[in-house]
Amino acid sequence: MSELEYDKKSPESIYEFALKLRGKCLDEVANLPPSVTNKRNRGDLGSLVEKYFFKHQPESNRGPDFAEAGLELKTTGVVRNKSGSYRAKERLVLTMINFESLASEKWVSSSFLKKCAFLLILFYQFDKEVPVHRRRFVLDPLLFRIPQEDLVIMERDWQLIRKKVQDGKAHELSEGDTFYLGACRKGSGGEKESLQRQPFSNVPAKSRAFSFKQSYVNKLIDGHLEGEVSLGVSNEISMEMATRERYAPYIGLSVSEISEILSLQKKTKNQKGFHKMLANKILFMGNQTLSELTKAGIELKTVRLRENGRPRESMSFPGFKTREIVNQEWEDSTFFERLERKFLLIVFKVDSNNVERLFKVAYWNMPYEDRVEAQRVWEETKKRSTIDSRNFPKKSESTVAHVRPKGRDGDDKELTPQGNMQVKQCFWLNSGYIARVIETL
DNA sequence: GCATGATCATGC
DNA sequence: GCATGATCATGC
Repeated sequence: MSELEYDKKSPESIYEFALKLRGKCLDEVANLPPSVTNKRNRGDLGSLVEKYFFKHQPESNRGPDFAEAGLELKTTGVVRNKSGSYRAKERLVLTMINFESLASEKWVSSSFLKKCAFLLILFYQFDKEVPVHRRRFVLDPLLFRIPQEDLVIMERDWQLIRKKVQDGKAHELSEGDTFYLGACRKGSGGEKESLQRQPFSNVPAKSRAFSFKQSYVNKLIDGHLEGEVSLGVSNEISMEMATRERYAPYIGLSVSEISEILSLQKKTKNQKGFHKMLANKILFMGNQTLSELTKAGIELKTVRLRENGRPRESMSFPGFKTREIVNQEWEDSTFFERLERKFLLIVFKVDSNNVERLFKVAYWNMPYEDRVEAQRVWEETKKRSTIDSRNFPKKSESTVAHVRPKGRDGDDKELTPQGNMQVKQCFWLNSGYIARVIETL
């Protein structure tokens, strides 16, 4: 048997080797026997890649495919939408759910975490007309460790699935139960769908598997692309490192010291957006690609804390037109689109000597349940737009978001559905909410 | 010090 | 000229 061209114990080495698949299909990089190439299009591309490309045979199905590296290999289909960007063809199935053992597992030692916490994901272009071994791998492979903030959501999802099994309701499981981690049906499909025993009920339940929901896979793809666009590297971790490195020399310096170094002086005493200009200049210096990246959908926001750690201000978002919002759906709204983004928070803080300094730089994205609350505020705003555009959700009405004016001046007005002219409005994230976010960074 | 209303400075 | 991110101003 020939030597492997990579080190099975090293995730990096496996990843490097996987790079050979970029832009290729399995047919072009591996010798496939006729039994594979003769098949029209069905078959599990994942196992084929593992067997014929990696020449690897997992010892067991219980742990990750590459046991010594702790790395699970996955292939998943993507398609291009009208605007040309890649979207997940479907959910990414991770591992079968064993109802018997799940019921007695703990999250931290769960078989799910053991198998799936660290993944190498290969994306191929899906086309039902093309046999699996001819489907082309697009995007870079993604070496992905589920980030802590996502694990929080996934644990909740996992607990909910487990609870249903413990309650003898495995047959009632639904993908809609959960946020990131779905219990999807997995069996032979069709009429003779495979049924399984469940420990706390005599009702047979459909076989199910843990999966990343389609929307979560899309999130992965988006984060992945941001990384590629910016640095030609392939994972979010590198992206974060690059940003951190860029800001690191300035952390702890005062605003005036930073503006000195960057030769960027305030033109007037009250120059709005000056901190943002500083933040931008640090990020863009010497590297145009990083600026491209922020345009690609990262939301750079500055937060200025008082000495007591409270933000001076709430965080504003683009304005909306009352006459448009009344005919809009949440998921088509600008506010929704912005809140789904990854934020790069540049935090300044006033110290005990009353000197404002660069305090912290961190990526953040809004947790699901907070987006649900933001949606509630948005829906309420939509409703009130049709009834009385003078009365929008105030800060006191939500822990997350509110609506307030945003105009050039008192004459910057728009026509409301009620037919009167009113100063333009926009959505804000509450300063109190921002304070809590900063604490968790 | 905070909630709310009002507006500034910038870049495209 | 206008949208945008951010900040100022006021009143309690």
